[in-house]
Amino acid sequence: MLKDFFLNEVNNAIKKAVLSNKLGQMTEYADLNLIIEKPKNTDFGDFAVNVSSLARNAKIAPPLIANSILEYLNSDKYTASVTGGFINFKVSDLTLADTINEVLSLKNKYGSFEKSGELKKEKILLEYVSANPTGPFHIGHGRWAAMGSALANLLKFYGHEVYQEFYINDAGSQIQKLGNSLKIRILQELGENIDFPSDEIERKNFYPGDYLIPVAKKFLKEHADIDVHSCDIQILCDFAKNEMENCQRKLLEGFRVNFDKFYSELDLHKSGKVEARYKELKDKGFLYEQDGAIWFKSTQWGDDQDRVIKKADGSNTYLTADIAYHADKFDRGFDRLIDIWGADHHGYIARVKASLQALGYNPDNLEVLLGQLVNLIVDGNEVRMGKRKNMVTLDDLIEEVGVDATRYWMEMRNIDMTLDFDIELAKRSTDENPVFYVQYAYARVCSILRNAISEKLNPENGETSKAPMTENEFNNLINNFDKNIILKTTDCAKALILKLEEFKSVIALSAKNRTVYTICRYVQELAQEFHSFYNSNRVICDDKELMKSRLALMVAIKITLKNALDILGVSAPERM
RNA sequence: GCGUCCGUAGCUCAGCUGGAUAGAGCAUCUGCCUUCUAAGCAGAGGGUCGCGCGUUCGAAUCGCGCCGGGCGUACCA
Repeated sequence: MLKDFFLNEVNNAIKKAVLSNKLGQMTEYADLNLIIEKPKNTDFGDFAVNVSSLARNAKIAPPLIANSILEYLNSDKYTASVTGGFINFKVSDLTLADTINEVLSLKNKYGSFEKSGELKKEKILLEYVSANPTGPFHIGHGRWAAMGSALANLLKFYGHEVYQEFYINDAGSQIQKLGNSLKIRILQELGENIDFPSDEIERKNFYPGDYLIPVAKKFLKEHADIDVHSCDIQILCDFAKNEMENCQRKLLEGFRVNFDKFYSELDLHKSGKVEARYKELKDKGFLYEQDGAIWFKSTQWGDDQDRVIKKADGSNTYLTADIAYHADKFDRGFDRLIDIWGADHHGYIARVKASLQALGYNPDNLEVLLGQLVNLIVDGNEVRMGKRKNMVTLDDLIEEVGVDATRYWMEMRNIDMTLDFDIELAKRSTDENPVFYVQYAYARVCSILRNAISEKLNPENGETSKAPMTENEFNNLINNFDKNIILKTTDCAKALILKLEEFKSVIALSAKNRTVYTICRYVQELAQEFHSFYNSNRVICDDKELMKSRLALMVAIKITLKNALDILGVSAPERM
């Protein structure tokens, strides 16, 4: 990465200057933690390092320091200059040519650190969505689904090994509620005069949403022989649960979210792991009884209160299984666990980490990304969402808005921000939708590349003219790329090429910070640089060498845009 | 009350571990299609960075205290 390269250049130059006693009272080189930046005003240069912070040790003015360091900066990769306490670098054409060469040779691996020495490869388990199988996804789930899958793509692309998991909360009282709700819907289908309780508290034991009506119909069709009045309620529970799971999985697939495993809480219980972990905590003396319940001493590891792990009625809490689940993740050999949770679960972090520590695992290897929730905006007004009321489901949203726009909208904001999802806005396929702007750039690039090797039809006289270059010539240009070719267009494409180079830094930083929105920002910036270039420079032109130079640039843009869009899970259309 | 996230242009948001004149998109206004897709480009206007104090050569950024909003604060999941 050029950023690192220039930082390294400055640090080396400082060392040399210190050794030659050129930096005032500075007699030894310490790691100074200098910052490389991109000047807003490009007249200064393409990159800059502020060395003012050396003034304290050197006891001389920043400009003098900068000039002393400048003496040791010399390379054909750049020209360096000084203004004030800043050392400015202008990238040479040679360096720009290297970048294009790198993109063209690495192709779909451009931006990846897979083979880089900087990569500390980790085996990561990323868990997200993990919804109850009690109903369709709501819009909030869509945020975790989009962000989680994009984060997985990002971390994989960067070079980590990533395993994606969905934890199914298919054990516990909510499944009973689901079965009971299905029973009512079936009886309604049979014409009985029955309904969900009108009392609000009673009603909380049911899922009165319409979505169980088709499930009831399907049940009657497949199980005409079963008497719903007298049958084991478990049959209804299982049927409803399977239906819900299937519908969730189908949606995820269409939303380009691909889990490696759906981990069933029920299976976890059956495996005996939950009970085993309970025993382990008990044997270690971390449990105690109070008011008929069993409590876990989570305060011992920083939680603000102890937590019930077995209720007075003998059943487990949600936490009990979650402890076993997270311990099991580590036991399966993962170096790092990343969970995406809604901000409403924030109180859970301390207790889960406490339990991991109690069981002898390092809680720092569990990262919980807390996502703020999604507000749905309809007609300019916020719509409250409740699982039990009629709601806008993720299905509805995707159908109206499309997978690309829905994903992009979910991904483009920092996870710390409450997301206002304005349906009307996202539906518009106009300028207000940045995803079209980016896809349009891609389609335009593809169009140019097509035109470069296609013969052209003149609509006035019906004659066709020869293609600007043959397919062989084109392939030869790209596959046996001579970097000198690009020098022909570096002067007007400099900003664009530097933006392509920046992709590597963006990937590294995004992977480190676990952010996806930074990829969205980048892809918009790259598209903008391209559109700007496009409007003032023709790619296909009479100057053959210039055309080759620009075609190579177009291919580099195409590759980089595609790599970024693939991470986001947004399609890259060749035509629009 | 406590914990946590947020408060930057009319709107939606960037601003990386403090650094050159606080940025982008949308909206508003002005230009640009006989040549590769105008879903585009070029330009203009628009901000006491919620408020106050502190640390620093330097604060939107760090610390403390307020103000305003979201979420949480269960023997629910």
